Parts: sequence; C-alpha cells; structure tokens
Amino acid sequence: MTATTPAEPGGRRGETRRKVYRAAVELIAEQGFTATTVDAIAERAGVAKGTVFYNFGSKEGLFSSLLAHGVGQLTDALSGAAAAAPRPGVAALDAVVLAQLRFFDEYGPFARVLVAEMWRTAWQEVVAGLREGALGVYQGVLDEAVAAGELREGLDTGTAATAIFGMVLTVAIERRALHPEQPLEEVHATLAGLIHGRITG
Amino acid sequence: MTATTPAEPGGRRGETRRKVYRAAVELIAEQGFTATTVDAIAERAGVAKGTVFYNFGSKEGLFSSLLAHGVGQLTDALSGAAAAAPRPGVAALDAVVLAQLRFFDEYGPFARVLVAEMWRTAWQEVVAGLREGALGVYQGVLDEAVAAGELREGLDTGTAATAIFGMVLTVAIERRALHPEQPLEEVHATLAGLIHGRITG
Amino acid sequence: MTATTPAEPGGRRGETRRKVYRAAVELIAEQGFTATTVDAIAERAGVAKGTVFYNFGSKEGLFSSLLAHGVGQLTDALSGAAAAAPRPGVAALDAVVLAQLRFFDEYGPFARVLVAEMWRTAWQEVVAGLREGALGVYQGVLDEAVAAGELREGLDTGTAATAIFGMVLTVAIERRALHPEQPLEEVHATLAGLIHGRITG
Amino acid sequence: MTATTPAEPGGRRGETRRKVYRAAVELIAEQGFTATTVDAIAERAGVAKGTVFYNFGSKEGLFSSLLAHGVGQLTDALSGAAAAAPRPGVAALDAVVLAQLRFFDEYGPFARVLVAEMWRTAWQEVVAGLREGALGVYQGVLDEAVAAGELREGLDTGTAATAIFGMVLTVAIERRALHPEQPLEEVHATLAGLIHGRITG
DNA sequence: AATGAATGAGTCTTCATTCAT
DNA sequence: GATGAATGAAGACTCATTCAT
Repeated sequence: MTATTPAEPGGRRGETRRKVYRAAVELIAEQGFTATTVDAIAERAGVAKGTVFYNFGSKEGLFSSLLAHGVGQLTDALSGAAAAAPRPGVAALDAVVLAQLRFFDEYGPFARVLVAEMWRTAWQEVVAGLREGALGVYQGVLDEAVAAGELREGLDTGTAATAIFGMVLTVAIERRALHPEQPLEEVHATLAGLIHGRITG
Repeated sequence: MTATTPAEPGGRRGETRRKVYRAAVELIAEQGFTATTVDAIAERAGVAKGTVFYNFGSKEGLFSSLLAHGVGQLTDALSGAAAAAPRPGVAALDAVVLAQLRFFDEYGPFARVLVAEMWRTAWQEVVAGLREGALGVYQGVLDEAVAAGELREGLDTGTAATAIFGMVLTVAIERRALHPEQPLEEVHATLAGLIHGRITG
Repeated sequence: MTATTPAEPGGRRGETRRKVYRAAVELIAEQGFTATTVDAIAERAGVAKGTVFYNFGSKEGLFSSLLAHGVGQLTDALSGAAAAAPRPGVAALDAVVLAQLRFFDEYGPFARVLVAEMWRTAWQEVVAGLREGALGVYQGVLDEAVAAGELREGLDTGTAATAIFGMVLTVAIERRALHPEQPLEEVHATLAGLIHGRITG
Repeated sequence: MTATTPAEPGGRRGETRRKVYRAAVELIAEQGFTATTVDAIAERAGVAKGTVFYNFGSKEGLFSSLLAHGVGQLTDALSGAAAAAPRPGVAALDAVVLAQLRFFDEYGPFARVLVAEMWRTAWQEVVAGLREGALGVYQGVLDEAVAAGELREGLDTGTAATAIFGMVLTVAIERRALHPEQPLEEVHATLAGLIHGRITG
C-alpha cells in the first residue's frame, strides 16, 4: 500500500490520516501553505512528524489532496443548490450564488487558501478540477438561463461562470475580513441585484 | 537608515532602485512572493544582493513598496477611465471595467501577485489603499449610476464595487492563463452584459 | 520543540548533545563567542549544522546552556573544596582559592569565556547563578572567618567575595596567557599572602 | 597624511576624529566591540560612514586606538595617585586602589570594554601597554612596600599587582551593575581591609 | 577632507525529507 | 504503522570595507 493510497477509513491508519488532515486544513487556512510547517501540522495533530510523510508522502501531496477535497465539497454544495432550486435559469443562479456564499462563510479559511494558491502552476490539476466542478455548475445554470431566454443569446457562459464565481469569492473573503457582522442575505441581495441588471433589480 | 527614503529619481540611487524594482516585479509575478529569492532579484537586476537590502531594507519592504506602487498605478488607470467616459453612470462603469481588463492585460503578473498576497494580514495597508483607490473609483461610478436612476435605489455600492472588481480580476487572470488569444473586447462585452442584466444585454 | 529538553543522557540524542557541547566549549574558549560560527561547531562535532539547532535551538541557547553548565561545575569545585578543608575560616578560604585556580587551570578557556561574556545583559541569569553559586561559597567561607574572629567584624563579605573571586580569575587568566610554566602553588602562595596581610604572610 | 596619523588637534580633521572617538567609546561600552557597528558609530557621531574609515583606517584600528587611549588615561590616574600619596608602601597602595575605583566609577563603560576584550590575541599590544602602565604602577608601589618591610620579603609583586588590579576591576564592574548606590569609600575600605589582612584591618 | 551608495563574503536559522529503530 | 533524531540545501539578512564623486 503506497503512501498516497487513502486506505480504508476505519482502521488505525484512517484515524491518523484524519487527524493530520484536520490539523493541516486549520493551519494552512490560518497561515497559508508556505508559512505552515510540517512540524506544526504534526504537533497539532498529535502525531510524530514522520507520520505525516508516511501517510501523505510529502507536504505538497498532503496539500493537493486537501485542496482537491475542498474543491469536491464546494462542487457538491453548488450542484446541490442548483438541483434543489424550484426553477432553473436565473432563479437557480441566485441559489448557487447563495450556496457559494454560505460555503465560504462556513469554510472561510478555505476561500483564502484557494485564492492564494489556485494559480500556482504546481496545482493546475486542482484548478482543472475546479473548472469542471464548481465552474461547471455555474456554466450549466447559465446555459439553462440562456436556453430559457432569460439571458442574452450567445452569452459566453464560460467567461460568465468564471466572472460570477470570482465575484462571489472576492466578496465572501472581504466580508469575512472587514464586515463579518453583515448578514449574508444582504450581501446576496446585492449580488443578485447586480446580476439581474439595472432598475429591474 | 536610508532604506525608507525614496531618494530623488535622477541620481545613481534612483537608477539602482528602479533596476531592482523592475527585476522584483517580474520575478514575483512569475513565481510569487515566497518563491522569489532576493538572490534572484539581485542577479536579474544586475546588482549585488546587499544592494537590495541597502535600498529596500528587507524583502518584505521591497514587496510592499512594490504592491503599493502597483495599486497606485491601477487606481490612476481606473480613475482616468472614469473621468474620460463620455457619460457618467453605467456607461462610465463599462469604461472602468474595460480599463481594469486592459491594466491586468498589460501588467498581468501583477494581478496574480495581488490576488495571491492581497489578504495577508501583513499587508493590510495595501488592501486599505486598494479600497480607497481602485475600489473607490468603482464605488463612485456606481453611486452616480444610482443617482442617475440607472441602478436600483439603495444598492450597497461598497459591496457591489468589491464584487465587480473581483469579477474582473478573476476573469483577467483566467484569460491570461487559459485563453490568451481571446480578444479583450469580447470578454468586456460578456462582463458588461452580465452587469447590465438579462435580455437587455 | 525538544530544544530545551535535556533528554536522557544515554540515548542517541544525549550522545549527540555531548559531542556538540564539547566542540562548542573548545571553540568558544579558543575564539570567543561571537567569533565562533555554528558551522565550525558542527564540523568539529562531526554532525550536520542543523543538528546543532535541533538540539539547542539557537547559537545563544547553546552558549547559555554551556555557560550555566560551566558555572555549575565551578560551584561544585569550590564548595567541594570548602567542605573538604580541615578547618573553616581563613584556612578554608585558602583551599577555595586553590580550587578556583585549579579549576581555571584545567578549564582555562572557560575562564576567558566567563570574563568576556559575563556582563552581557543577555546572560544576566548566568551571572545570577554565579553569584548564588561560586560567589556564595566564598561569602560563606568569609562569614565563617568573621565569626571565628579571623577577619574584622563587620566586613562586607559580599564585596569581599567578589573581590577575591575576581582576583583569582584575573590571575588565572594571566598565568595561562603569559606564564604557563609558573607552578600553581607559587601563585597560590602569593595570593594567600596577599589576603593574609602584611608581614604575617 | 595617512589614516593613522592623528593630525593636529585643532583643525577640521581633529574635530571629526574627536566626534567619532566619543561616539565609539559610548557605543562599544554599551554593547561591546563586536556588537557595535560602524554604521552606528557614524550615525551617533553625525558623520558619514566613510569618514570613520578615512580617519581610522578600520574598525579594529579605531578600537585599538581607543583602548590604548583609555589605558593611558588609567595609567596616568594611577601613577598620579601613587605620586601624591603622603607615604609610600601600603599607604600608597591604598591610594592607588582608590584611584582605580574612582577611574572606573567615572569611565565605567571602559572597565567593561577592557575586561571583555582585553584577552583577545588581536590586542596583545594593548595588554602589554596595560602591564607596563597600570600594572607597573601597582608593582612599583608593592616593591616599595616590600622594601619598607610592610610586605613579606620575596613576594611575587608581578602576580600580586595583577591580582589587586583584577580584584578592583571586578568589584568596580559589579558595583556599577548591581549596587550603584553603595559609596565608593565603603567599597574601598573593604578592599583595603582585605589586603591589609586579618584582624589588623 | 568627506561622503554614502554599492558590495559580497559570511552568518544564523528554517524546514522538508530521510531512515534506523 | 509510527517515530523523531539527524540532515543539508537554501534563504534572509548583516556589515566592514571600497571608491567614485
């Protein structure tokens, strides 16, 4: 069994991996990837330093596994919201935006990690996963809105998906950093208004 | 200690500072702040390593000076576009968005630096400068659009400014990374359409 | 961080610590604290540079640990001599002086380190330890001599202890540097004569 | 005119040298030789860094010149006291001890510099000067005391001179550091009592 | 006589990674 | 499976010294 094989979640190893994982998420979110040392991760996890390497192979291995996991959860949250929306199109879009806001509200530190490390060439696979996952959800919803005639025919939904995702991401980070008391719904209303366009908001 | 004194731009010192500056911008943009070594900066600038410290005090000092400079230039570009717009309101907003796209098209690496390092607690002053500068331009334009009745009365223009800024920033980075051939005008049209709202775009 | 934990003396770690210790004492004694590089210590100890930091945390940490150890040994040597003296009072004082001379004869380099670094504000704890230890022995012996009527009633035994300690220290260093061939007993006789006073010597 | 030539004391150069000198003494006394940078000396002296080198050739040159100067002053103070003593012998010895205490009371920092740097192999000339000067005064006085029958015939006055000098030096430093309020006369009485010997004190 | 920008060898320190136990 | 002592390459930073002005 190699270092990168997850192993069955029940055993002693699964337990160890989980502890390391949790510690790593917390620390990297707090301080960023480079500033987080394996020493610190091991200490917070309550294991020896060697154990981290035994289980994840390398610091980068641990981190990319961690990023991929976060991206997966985000994708699940967004696609869940899209599916649960009463109607497709712009209404579903609003729901997805709200879901993204809520996700980053809960896993706020992850948003910062994502934004800070996303564009490193080392982790292009993760970005690719993000495109296929979270951005894919947005693009799907936008395509439906176009099909429903709610949005202009010929809209570049790929670019638009990136645009909305980045917009929500930035606002979510800033809210956490500068206005944590501002109600999520208020922020959501503002964003929805923006997307819906002038006056009509 | 002259490290913090800018020195007149003409002399020998000013010339050296400029060389170091240029080298640092390039390298940090290519590899990020942490991955860029002072050795590399000095080598590319064609000066001794000590010279970097003599002129900027520390790696962080160099970097924050660099960030502040970039933010200043960005602010100038945006406010120039706003002032030059034929009409205020949404038309001016479109002009500012285009200016931001162009700025990051030209100084693309800077966009990545900004997004990656912007939220470090170490550089909160820079973020503050960004708020007052670039985001301030957006907010001003939005306020005018609200006053002109082009946007919903009561819009939270602070949040909206952040949202649009983040949207453009994200799209600009992705375009450079994944679709560098895509015409800037096309991207601009997509973003403008999004902001102007459904159908109407 | 295990840097401050002494670790059991038997294991691998204890052995390493001992090697580093020995190398550091030699080198610092030869060249002084500042002039001694961690590189040199590691090389002479036959370990990697990182090992020094792994075990002692910092150069200063290594050094203060080293100083404290030396002070402890000195204190033991002096108090042992005081206890072993056939009679208390001035006779015991002579014995302690001889013990200090012998100690610095054997660990001569340590005397130079002590005298050169003793008054740095950074190591006030070590000086405090010296006061409680070595100087304490002197003061105790002097107090007994006063009580026995061998020394003037009301003598400031604190100052006197410092005086004698400094006297022996200075003489020991100079002897090593300039007259290493001079028998220790001769030096001791001179110092004892000085303390015992005029003619009577 | 070379860098080591003192130059006439009146001119512009003499003035500059004096400023640098004063700054260097203060700083080295406060922090020790190695910890004191030429930058700091120049800044406190209010001159450019290059000026220090122009006038003293090197940091070591400045320092050894400084040490030699201090040793000269100390020698003057001690020999003056010896000459002024009403009677030679032990009485003169007491006077010299008092003079040394007073000197280090006034130029306290110099005592610390002396004790910390005195034994560096680099400055053996200075130590030689100290021997010939300050220690020479002590030895002369002791020789007279022996000749007068006040001290034991055959006393090793060379070693005794070093012993008394070191004793006073150590006590002076400690007094400044730990008991600055204690009257000098009290300390002097204690030392004199010690040297005069038991009971008789 | 003085300056101060530039230098680069030399330091301490960090930290991901290895491996014997 | 897990450990933690040991490693050494790499990095930021210092500072005495030089030299063109």
